[in-house]
Amino acid sequence: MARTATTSDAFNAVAEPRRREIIDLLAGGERAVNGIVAALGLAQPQVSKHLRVLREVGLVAVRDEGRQRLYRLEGRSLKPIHDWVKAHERAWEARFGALDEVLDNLGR
Amino acid sequence: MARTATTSDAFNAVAEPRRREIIDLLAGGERAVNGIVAALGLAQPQVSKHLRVLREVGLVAVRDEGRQRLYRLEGRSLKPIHDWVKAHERAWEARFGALDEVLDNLGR
DNA sequence: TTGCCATATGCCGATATCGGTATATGTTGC
DNA sequence: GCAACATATACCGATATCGGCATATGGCAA
Repeated sequence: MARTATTSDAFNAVAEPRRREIIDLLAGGERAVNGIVAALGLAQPQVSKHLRVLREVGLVAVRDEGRQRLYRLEGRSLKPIHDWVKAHERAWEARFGALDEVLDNLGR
Repeated sequence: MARTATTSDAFNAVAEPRRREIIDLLAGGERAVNGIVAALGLAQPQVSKHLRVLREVGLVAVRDEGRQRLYRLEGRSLKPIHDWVKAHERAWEARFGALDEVLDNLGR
């Protein structure tokens, strides 16, 4: 058993920085593979592989147009991540920190 | 070059489901290692290893008390993930979806 | 058909992972 | 000091990864 496959869920797919860059780029609108290659300065096969992973977890969708393949962001698949992280939001919001509680008590 | 180390950032650390479970558990308050082992039904060495990873990216902090080591959530380190995902929030909010725009236009 | 462009896949080497088992380190109490 | 407990680390085998390079697939145009 090794690490969980990157294609197993959005959490794993998004752990890779380049894939996050691709998502950031696609947030601006549909792009052909070559467009991504040019914009991010990555090698074409690498981009295709990353797109495959993103496709398998539903983070992007494809549309054929002539000899190009236009990829677009399918943001819904980011929601599980958002929900999980948000569930812990209070953990970093100062007002709920242990220190602040102490300070609040002192100032009361 | 292989996959990025799990200790490189919170994104990678959190890609592992068991580590997310540990975080979920610690959200309820400080716990000793054995407490985590008991609560999650994992092997003790595995838990220690996961905690090491979480510590290295700053997601948890430790406090020694006698022969126990009490771990607590350090939620601040989740913020980068939250911020990144949130930046793409509109991508899954229906109001901004392409289909909904079409429907809005039809109903107008 | 032939050739060019756009993209996908295959194979490689190197590496970090993850679970399991055994063992080391450190603490408390007798 | 010694035993019991709590936790960390070491080593192992299996595996999926990631980048690089070569090559296959598919569309289009002359």
